Amino acid sequence: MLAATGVFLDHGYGAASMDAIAEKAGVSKQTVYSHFGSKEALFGAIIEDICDELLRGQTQPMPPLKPVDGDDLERRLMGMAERFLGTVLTGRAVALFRVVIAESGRFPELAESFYRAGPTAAIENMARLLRDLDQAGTLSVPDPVSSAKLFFALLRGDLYVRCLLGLASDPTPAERQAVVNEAVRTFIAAHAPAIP
Amino acid sequence: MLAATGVFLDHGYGAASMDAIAEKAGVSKQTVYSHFGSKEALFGAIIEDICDELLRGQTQPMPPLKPVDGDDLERRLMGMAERFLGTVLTGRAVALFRVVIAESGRFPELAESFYRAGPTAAIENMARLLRDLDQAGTLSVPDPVSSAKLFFALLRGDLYVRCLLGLASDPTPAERQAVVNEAVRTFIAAHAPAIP
DNA sequence: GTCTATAGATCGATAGAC
DNA sequence: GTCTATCGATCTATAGAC
Repeated sequence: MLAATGVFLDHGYGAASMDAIAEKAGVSKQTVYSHFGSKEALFGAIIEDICDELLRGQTQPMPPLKPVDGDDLERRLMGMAERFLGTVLTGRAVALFRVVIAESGRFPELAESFYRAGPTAAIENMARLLRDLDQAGTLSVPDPVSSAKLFFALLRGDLYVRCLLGLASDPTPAERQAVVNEAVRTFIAAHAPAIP
Repeated sequence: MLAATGVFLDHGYGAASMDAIAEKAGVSKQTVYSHFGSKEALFGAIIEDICDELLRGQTQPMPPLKPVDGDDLERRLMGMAERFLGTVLTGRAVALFRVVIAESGRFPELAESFYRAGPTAAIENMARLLRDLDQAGTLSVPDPVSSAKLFFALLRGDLYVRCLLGLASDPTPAERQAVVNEAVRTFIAAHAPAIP
């Protein structure tokens, strides 16, 4: 299972052969078929597994920063941003996204479950935080879901595109931090509460 | 060549067979090999061709809106945004991006030339506009290239992700407009010039 | 359950007639 | 140049011995 994960993520569905998977797992090909039935079933199980693994850390609530105002607001948003990028810019997450995109035609239901487990969950979680910040008057967020989507869009910038294209891999914390800073600054500027 | 384009965009490199390409082109397989030599060469030629086709409209300068201030600024940015999304959310552009991402491991030089012809060119073009707006005092843009990247990141939001995953296809002008409006509003808020 | 061996289909690429 | 026919490799999946 771990071997299959590596082969699928490295080569994609089509180029990953059951022979290569069996060899890397140190077992026979027939054993793989006994366990998973078919290549499609194995692929589906693998993808769902990595989704769970990667997105487990994204949905658990952040440690609360008690009073949220001024610098604390910035720190809070930066914390969310860092956690997101810390997962999403990983070689593993990039490879997963690549494969899911590439095979979305052949496995539409897989793309759908990926979207639900990943982006949707992250958006809803972020929207909850934004709703709280809006009610506290710290930010002005009339549409939390829409603003949450915007928040993540700001983080999926040029660095992310270059990672998807294989032109950058495993960015340094400094590179990530630069993206985080600009995104948070922009987000706050666009959601500053009206001066009373 | 046109037939090959469709097959490669629809199925990706691996799943596109030379038999299918030859059949769709209405010629024999040998004829395809006579013209292009190998599958890799044909693929490379195809991809470069679609890149040129899609990105031709992105780099040509926008029709100038003479005095840029107030609503004109908004219109100008919205024009850039609409042109970008009008191309990038197309089924054809999405399919191209999908294939380039999927095969970036096997064809790294193709991913690089795609990035240069596409994102880089668009960023540089946008950065030029932002530099002008900054010098005119209409916007405050200390780092035009960085802000240009941010501008496009705002446009590659949730709708774009859903298109990449095949969960949305060929969004309506209304859907695009909503993205444009929010992106431009956010961008302007984050680059408002200091009140003198 | 796990192995070896192989069936059956398809792939990229080529040979050779016309 | 364009065709048909085919080679050799590789793929998924299965059969059958242990």
